Order: sequence, then structure tokens, then C-alpha cells
Amino acid sequence: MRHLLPLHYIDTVARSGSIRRAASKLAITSTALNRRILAMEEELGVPIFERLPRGVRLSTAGELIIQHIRSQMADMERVKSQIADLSGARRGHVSVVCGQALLPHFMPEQIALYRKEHPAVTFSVRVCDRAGAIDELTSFDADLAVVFEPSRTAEFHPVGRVEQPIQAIMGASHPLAKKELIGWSDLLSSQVVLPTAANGMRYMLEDAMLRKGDELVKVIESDSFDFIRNYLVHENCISFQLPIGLKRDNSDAEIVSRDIDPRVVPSGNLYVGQLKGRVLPVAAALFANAVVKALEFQFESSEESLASEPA
Amino acid sequence: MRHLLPLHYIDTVARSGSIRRAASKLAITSTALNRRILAMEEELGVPIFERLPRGVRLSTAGELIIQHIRSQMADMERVKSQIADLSGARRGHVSVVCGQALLPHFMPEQIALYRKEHPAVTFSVRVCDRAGAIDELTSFDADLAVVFEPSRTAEFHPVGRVEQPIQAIMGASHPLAKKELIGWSDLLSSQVVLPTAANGMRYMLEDAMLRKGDELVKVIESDSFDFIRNYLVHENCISFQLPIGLKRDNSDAEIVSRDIDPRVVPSGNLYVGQLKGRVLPVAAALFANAVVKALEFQFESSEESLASEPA
DNA sequence: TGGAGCGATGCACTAAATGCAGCATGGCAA
DNA sequence: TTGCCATGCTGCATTTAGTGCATCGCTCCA
Repeated sequence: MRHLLPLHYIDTVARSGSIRRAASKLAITSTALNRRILAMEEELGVPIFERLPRGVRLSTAGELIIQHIRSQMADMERVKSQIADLSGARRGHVSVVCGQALLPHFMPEQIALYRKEHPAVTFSVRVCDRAGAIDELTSFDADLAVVFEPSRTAEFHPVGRVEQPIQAIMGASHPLAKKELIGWSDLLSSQVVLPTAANGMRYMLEDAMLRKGDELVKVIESDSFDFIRNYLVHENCISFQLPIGLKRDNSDAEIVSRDIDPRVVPSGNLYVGQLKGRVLPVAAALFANAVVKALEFQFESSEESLASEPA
Repeated sequence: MRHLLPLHYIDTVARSGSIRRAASKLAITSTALNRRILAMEEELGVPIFERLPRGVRLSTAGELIIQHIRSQMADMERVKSQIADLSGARRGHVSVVCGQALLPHFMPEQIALYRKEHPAVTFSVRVCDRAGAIDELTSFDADLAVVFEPSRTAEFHPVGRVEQPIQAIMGASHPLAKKELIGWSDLLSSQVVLPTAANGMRYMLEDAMLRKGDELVKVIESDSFDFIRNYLVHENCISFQLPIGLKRDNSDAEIVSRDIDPRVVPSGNLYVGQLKGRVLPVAAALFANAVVKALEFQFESSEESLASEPA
């Protein structure tokens, strides 16, 4: 799209933090880019960027503009996707951010299922913590977010929700593996491996500790669920995971999962959501729909799917 | 704004119905315009216009695109207005469509009041019937609509509402001027002057006739309230007007207004609204606010102002 | 104090956009 | 049917806008 090239330029400069860096990304000279930006600021009557000795930064006006630009570019994508939809072939790109629990089973399954129906639709999947997901949505870098206990913002518009009780996971030989329900004293007497602070489960566990006035024995902290899971094979520790991140038939030979007393750690919610006020491209909207349906089906929730804005 | 010049071109062609006509409006040659459009369609991969022997018409894809274009241009105005707002001076343009009842007193007062606070804000006021108002909103030709009983659409997002009982108006010497409350039999025995079909009051009166199974004696029909009012001075007829269209202190020497039995003609609603999903420029949003407040104050309604989208 | 990185500017150059004249086409009225 | 008009489209010369190169002045940092 030729006419929003200038917009793309500004966006790139804003992301790069310097005109020269942006220029090299855009494969033009810094001169040309610089002058386009000057011209823009000229006709706008307001500087978009503050000039710093080491580069540029968005001015207050620039913040407004960049938001407009990103929404404009995203909306153009939506229009193109709708046009493609007219001519029969459903094509387009869906950009999803999600928590790590979605990575092992749910997301791959869902995307594969969707792509079986619409092979011309491409996907990008990025991992995010609760706060990062919102950022990705507001910067229009992601169409959809699937997050456990997202940080509350007015920007986040939930389109689906399903309850997810946090479960304890451990190596098959762990003593607690014999119990059906894990209580608070079990947790206190165990060595625990925790996800890092940005994680939604960690957030809820911290909350539980605060209420109980006790501290868990944190021996290892990691931002990788994959690492955590594999570590439990080697040492008798306990960690945590959401049902959606576990094999559905509990067929993992190395790792077992156990319910936690809900009075100790209450259930959290897994949300599917988008940026408030945005109209998604057809492909993304349909995928969101499919995901919400799948969640409700898999966890036989009695929850109604949240009402979504009319397209 | 240079970068949305091409968009403006397409918009103008769509409105003009022919490339040559649009070109002359835009003060360029038809050649240049034609080629820009061809280029656009080229990079979009889809024709935007259908070529007819007498000009062009939007294709299905074009309909989608024009909607996108208009929303983009309107949003750019919003951004510019917000930027102007940053630098202290509240400026911008507010485009309002409203019913005729708003013209004699309410709108002039409100706009004058607002402009006293913000002299740099300019206004355009256009008169519309119930359906036309929605069209103006969806084509982004108007920011706000103030309409009596607007036609129901998902596109219309009400931000304020006030009840308006339809009143009977007549010359001061009319026999019914002696009565306080006008009943159905009074109306049937009178010669009535009616607004044309597109009008909201007419709509409600037709409804009343339908329910009663009686027909009023329509001697004159006009789309001008101004004409109707002045006609009543010359012949003993009855017509109708909303309270908001009448002098508040009932100080008109020539024309008197009387309540109508609410069992005969129920109250209608006057709505202030905008296009659903749109974020208004600061000036327009603030003006909308002021208008809603004024309506509620003037008619001492107990109604709450409807919740509006966060800006 | 010198070097590195940054944005801004003067100048020559290239590519894109424009205007002019003219083409073919399809409706419309005589 | 026939001439006429308005329409969208195209080749060519011209103008305009965008680009790249070399360079300046600035600020931070080692």
C-alpha cells in the first residue's frame, strides 16, 4: 500500500528510536527518511519526535499520531482481508500472543485445525506475560491475546473466558504424587519451582502466600515452563501448571498433576481478548471464535461466551 | 495531509459518480485522477469502481474501502484536534445534523454558548430527517446527530436522550386555544397541517391514526416547520411541534401551543448520538456533552445521561 | 579531548506524477 | 438509424517530488 508508506516510516522510526537505524531497516538513506519526517511535521505543524543527542523519541503529539497510524495500518489489513474474503478465498494473517501454558497443546492444535479449513491464512504466535500481552494488542502487533489472568485494563476487550484451577505438577516419583488433593501444608513442606514474577500463576500464588502469611520454599525460578517441566524429572520438587498446559488424558509418564485445594489457591481465568474498539480482520475474528468454542468445549464450562462487538 | 490525498481522491470520485467530474472538483486533470485510481486498484488487486457508460460506481470492494477511507480521514481530524488541544488552544470543527425543531432556539443557543468558551471551534449545521441523519453519520459527514425518534440502526450510538411530548400548535385565535388539553376528537375535528413523511413527529402521528383507525384532515403538508408556523397565522389550522422547538416562556403572541392527551399521542424521544464505534474529536465530544447536559437541564428530565464510550 | 553517533542541509540526479491531445465506447435524442 | 456528447483510457513531453552523496554541527562518552 503505497499511500501509507510514510506512516510505516514513522512507525519504524518510533520503534527504532533513531532515524538512521530506521532508515537502514527500511533500506533507504537516512537523508530521505529524515526529510520525509520533517515534511510530515511541517504539514502537521507539530514535531512528532523529540530530538535527543542519541536519537529521537516520540513527542506527546507523536504518541497520539503513532496510535492513529497503527490503527490505520491494522484497519487497512482488515479491509484487505475482507476484500479477499469477497472473492471466495479466505486469506490473511493472524497474530496471536499467548501465555506459555497454551504452547504445548492448545495453540498448535487450534491453529492446525483452523489452517486445515483455510490453508491461505498464516499465523504468528508470540509468547507474552500478562502485561506484555496488552502492550502487543495496543501497539497493534497482535490481533488476539490468550492470557491467564491478564492485567486489568480498559484497553483489553475479552471475547471469551474459561476457568482454570492452578494444578500442582511433580515428578511421578514425588511423595505427594500419591495424594489426590494437595493442601497448603503439602506445598509448604515441598521445594517449589516457580515461574517468574510476570506470570499470572505466580501472581495468584503470591496472593495466596500473602493471605496465608507463609512463604513457599522457592528453590528455582524460571521463565520457561519447558525448563521447569523437565527439571521436575530430575529433582523432587513441585511446580504449577494450568490444566490447559497438561496432556488431557494425563498420559505423561514422567510428570503427574494434582488438584490443589481451591480454598488455598482459587481458580483463575483464562481470557481470550482483543484490543477494545478494534474491528478484527475476518480471519482473526473467526479464529477467535473457534478458540473460544474450543475452550468452552474442552473444559465443559457452563460460562456463556462473552458478548462480542458486532463486526 | 499529503498522505491521504489519494484517499480524498477516491472519496471525491465516489461522491461525484464520475472521474471527470471529481477531477474538476479537485482542480486536477481527469488523466491524473484516472491514473491514480488505476494505480490504487493495481496495488489493491481489485477494482474499486465499476465502469459504467456514464461514469463509475463503487464496486463491492469499493464499498468496504470507502468506509475505511472515510473513517481514516475522520480519525485524522480527531488526531489533529487532539494535538491542537495539547497546545492549549481548543480548535477544530464540529459538524452537526439535527431535526428542524432544534433550529429556532436550541441549536443556535447551544452553539453560541460553546463558541463563547472556544472561539476557535467552527461549526456546520445541517438539517436532516430521521433516516438522513444516520446516513450523514455513517458517511462521516457529520460528527453528531440530534434527532427526534431516529430510525433504529445498529450504527447509531446514542449518548443522550430526553423525552419530548408532541404538542399541538395553532394560531392564537383558534377555538381550541381556549382548551388546556387537546384530545383525539379535537384533532379529528380540526384541519391539520403536517410535516412530510420523513419527519419523526409525522411518523408518530401516523402511528396514532393507525391505532385509532381514524384519519386526520390533512389540508397542507410541508417539509418546512418555518412555513407551517407562519401558515397557522393565516388560517385556523392545527399543527404539531416539539417543546424544544417552541419559545420556552410561551411568549409567542401569534402562536399558542397546547398539550395533547398522552393516551392519544405518546411522548417520543429526542436523541443525541454519534456513529457507533467512532471516537469523536475533542471539540465534538465536548459539544455533545454540553448539549446533553443542556437538554437534561431544560426539560428537567429524571433520565440519566446514557453512558458513552471512554474517549 | 578526540571519536562515534546522531539529526540537519546544499546540491545534483532520478523516478514519479501531471497535463495535453487524442482514442474507442456506449447511451441518448433527433 | 445517425450524429452527438460524455465517459474512461493511453502515448508523449514536461514538471514536480523524492532520493542519495557529501558534509556540517551537535552531544555524549571513553
